[in-house]
Amino acid sequence: MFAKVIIDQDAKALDKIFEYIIPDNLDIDVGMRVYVPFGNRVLQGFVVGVEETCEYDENKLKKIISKIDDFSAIKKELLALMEFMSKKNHLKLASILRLFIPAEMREGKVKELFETHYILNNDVEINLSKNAIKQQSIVDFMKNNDYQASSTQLSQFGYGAIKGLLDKNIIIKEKRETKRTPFVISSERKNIKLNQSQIHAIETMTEDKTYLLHGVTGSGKTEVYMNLIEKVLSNGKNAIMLVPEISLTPQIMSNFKARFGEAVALLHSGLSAGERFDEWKRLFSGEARIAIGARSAIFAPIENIGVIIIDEEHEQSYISESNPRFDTHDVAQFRARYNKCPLILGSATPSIESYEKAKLGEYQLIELPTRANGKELPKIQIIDMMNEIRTGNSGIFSNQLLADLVNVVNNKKQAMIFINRRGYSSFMRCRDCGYIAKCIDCDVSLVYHREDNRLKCHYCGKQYKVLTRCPKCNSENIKHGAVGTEQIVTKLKEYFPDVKILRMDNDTTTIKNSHQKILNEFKNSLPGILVGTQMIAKGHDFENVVLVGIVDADQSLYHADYRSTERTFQLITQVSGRAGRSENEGKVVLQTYSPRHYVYKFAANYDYKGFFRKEENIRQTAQFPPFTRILRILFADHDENYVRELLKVCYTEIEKLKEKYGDDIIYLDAMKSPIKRIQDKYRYQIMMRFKLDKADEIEEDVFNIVDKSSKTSVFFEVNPQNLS
DNA sequence: AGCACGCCGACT
DNA sequence: GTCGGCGTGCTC
Repeated sequence: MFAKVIIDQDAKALDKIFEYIIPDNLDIDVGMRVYVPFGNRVLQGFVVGVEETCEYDENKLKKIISKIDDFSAIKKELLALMEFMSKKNHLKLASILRLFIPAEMREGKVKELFETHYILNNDVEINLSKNAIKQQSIVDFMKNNDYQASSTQLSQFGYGAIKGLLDKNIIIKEKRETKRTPFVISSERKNIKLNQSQIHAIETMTEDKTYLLHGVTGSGKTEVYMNLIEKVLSNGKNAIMLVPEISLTPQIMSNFKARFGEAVALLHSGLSAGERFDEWKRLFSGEARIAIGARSAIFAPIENIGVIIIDEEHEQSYISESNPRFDTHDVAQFRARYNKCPLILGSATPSIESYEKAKLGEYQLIELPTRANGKELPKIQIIDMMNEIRTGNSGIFSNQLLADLVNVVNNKKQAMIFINRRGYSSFMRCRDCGYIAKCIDCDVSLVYHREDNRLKCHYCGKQYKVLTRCPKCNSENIKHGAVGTEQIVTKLKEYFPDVKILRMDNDTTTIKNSHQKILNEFKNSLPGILVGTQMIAKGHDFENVVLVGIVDADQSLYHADYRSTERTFQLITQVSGRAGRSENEGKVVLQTYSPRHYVYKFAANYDYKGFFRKEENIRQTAQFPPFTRILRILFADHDENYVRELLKVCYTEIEKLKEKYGDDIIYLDAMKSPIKRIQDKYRYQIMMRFKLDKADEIEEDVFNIVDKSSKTSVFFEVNPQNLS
């Protein structure tokens, strides 16, 4: 018998199937990891097929050396998924397979952690001498700890005391495989009465298709998910549920733990390598039946899936932006169809792409139109910052926001100040009339680049001189740059020297658990003000927050991205949801320099459908996704000359496709990547935009051209969101 | 990705 | 004469 093997190396030249002889004494199955001779080395490989024939010259075949595990680490479904992903996203096979197993299993690093454990012996009478204080405290400790303890827990009492108890047979030593079940604050299981729309949603979403669950913030989507999962479990099936960034949504986690206990396995980036491996194994063995986690949890090693849920489906984090690049939606879709189960995409602000699909009937739309507690959504007041400037207030805060903050402080309540900041780049804006510098061809905002003091379009690469005068009103007060969280905190401290003011952004949360620390501190501060970036937008429930201030909402609006309006709408909706979650009525003050932009009108009225119709219209006219497809082809290599040559060759070939496809190719250009060098690799890219009905065909041709020309890997990204 | 093979320059 | 530079090509 012959094994088809993929070598676990991330190189384009090795991205194919190698064949090996299966020795008679080895029982090799598909999905197993094996050691194979490769050249004069021994490498790890994945068996992706076992067949009676081989294609390569049989005399040159070598034998598999041994198995790494005695089970198939990769199950059949995931092998099929590998095929799918390699076609769809044009990824290397090995790099896909690596997504399917935890990092600790690679490189033969499989280690199961055994820890010495001690159990209190029930059969022996405990009769300690008065002097044995340490021993007595160990016994007390263990009585309070389910009659057992780990060696780490006991180490604080000193080994002498442990030894004493062991000798007297009062405690028993045991080697135990430690499952490092990640710690989750558990919460009480609440019995929540479901409303009519929730019941309808639960009863409807059972078929082998994709549902878009559109529910306003606070409409009780989580409760719907839990009921669906409960139903699936009782039918003997398993579930996957994805959340955008698990460390930011702790209470979702604790709710699930409270409801499903040990059946839940968590997979997310905050876990240590060991914890991740343990959770993976619990899923693999069937001990855990619900996989909950961020993007990577979609690769959970479970079979017989009864439902897949993507919560906050519009979130960017579902699209992998580093290699291998893929969209979680596609993977989820594949697994749902493979298991013939429902896929549920939930959001208060669905992505335009998804809502469009619902409109076309590809997804079934299910709505939760009201808040579960019957409360009104907080009022959103739009403040025209241009008007503030005209009336002599050129500060960060509008008079209205300041007045409201004073109110909050006087009433000993809490406020959140949200600043919309993405990345370091910024756009150029006239401080007098609000004009924003845009690209002539692309109608997206230009991004200021400090290195060469120029404005650049991230879509077509065109460069512009920095403006010194506003082309619209001729003012010289046209500047680039954005307000940061630090600046806001400093200003707030001037106004409210006695109030607790906390800051939360990327800079303040690099240390582990600092999130939780800041949030806890905020919880106990009355009055208190929390200043932060998108991080504070998600899922926190602070009952004393009565005011949300959005400073400079325009930041994401004019980001150089066709999705920036959509993102602004999503952010406003999400941030607004933080205010007035309990009896306290909430209010949102939204400051903008472009008060007449349509996004604010729709957002202030919580009118998603109105916004969708408008945005859909604009995308259609401007020929942007979901009505077209954007393809970014990224070339990166240490050798700059090589990349440039490669870019040139590919570009020339791709350009010829224009003859074949004509107007179906809307846009094509080659350029340096906005960030020219990353990890000492020079980056160049080709950007393409083409019509949807020919998209797959064009993509296929492009893949072939690039494959033929390049000896190193080239990365493809569909509808990229971050062009660095 | 590694590693061998191979064909040219300045060194014990 | 040989040590070693890194270009090219191969790995079932």
